[in-house]
Amino acid sequence: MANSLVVLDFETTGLSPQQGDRAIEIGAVKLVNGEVVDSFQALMNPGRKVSGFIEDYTGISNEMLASAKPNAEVMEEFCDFISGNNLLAHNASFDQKFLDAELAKIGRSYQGQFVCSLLTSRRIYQDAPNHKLGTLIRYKGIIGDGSFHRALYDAQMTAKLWQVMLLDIEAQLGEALSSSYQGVPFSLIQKIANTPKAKVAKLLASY
DNA sequence: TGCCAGGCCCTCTTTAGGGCCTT
Repeated sequence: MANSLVVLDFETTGLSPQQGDRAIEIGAVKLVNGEVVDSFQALMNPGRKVSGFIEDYTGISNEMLASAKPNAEVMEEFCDFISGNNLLAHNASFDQKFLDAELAKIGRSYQGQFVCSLLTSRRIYQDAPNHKLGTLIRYKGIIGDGSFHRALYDAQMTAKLWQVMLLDIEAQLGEALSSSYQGVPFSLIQKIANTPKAKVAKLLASY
């Protein structure tokens, strides 16, 4: 699909699938030409209790998970949802490793490439106090109800941040944009995210 | 029982260490 992107966020039992941690919620929004056209949200039952820390951190209780669909069923549906799209997450390496781990358990895979709003923001917003999602939302004056650490809300906020970041990148590109311009190319975003911070200004100036 | 990640990025770097991010 042309110029489409799925912004996703996992809530999990911990930090490392290699240490046995599992996903407990997935939230995502689909952007086409920068506009939200669809969303996905589901709790999933990982088959074991989550810690009190995770219950407090996410607001997702063991009681809520007890009645949720199992991970395999949810991830089958989510794999269909992301099919054919590139993917975006805040600190994408985290969400990518859980996506990879959960899909490996059901023998599914995806073709899209990840881009990371955290790495991009470190280059575009070098004056931000820090690059936590909540901080960047406040830094850019984005309106929200503050329900961080739930998957759909975090995905929605990441999508809003992404929309603002694209506008800010476009503003820096300025007159380099042609009349046939249809949005910041995904390849340019990847290049920005992989360029050393000190060289980003030069990259944008030369585009 | 006790312990627990890992990629990115900066710097007092590269024969390394530590903070930032994600749950």
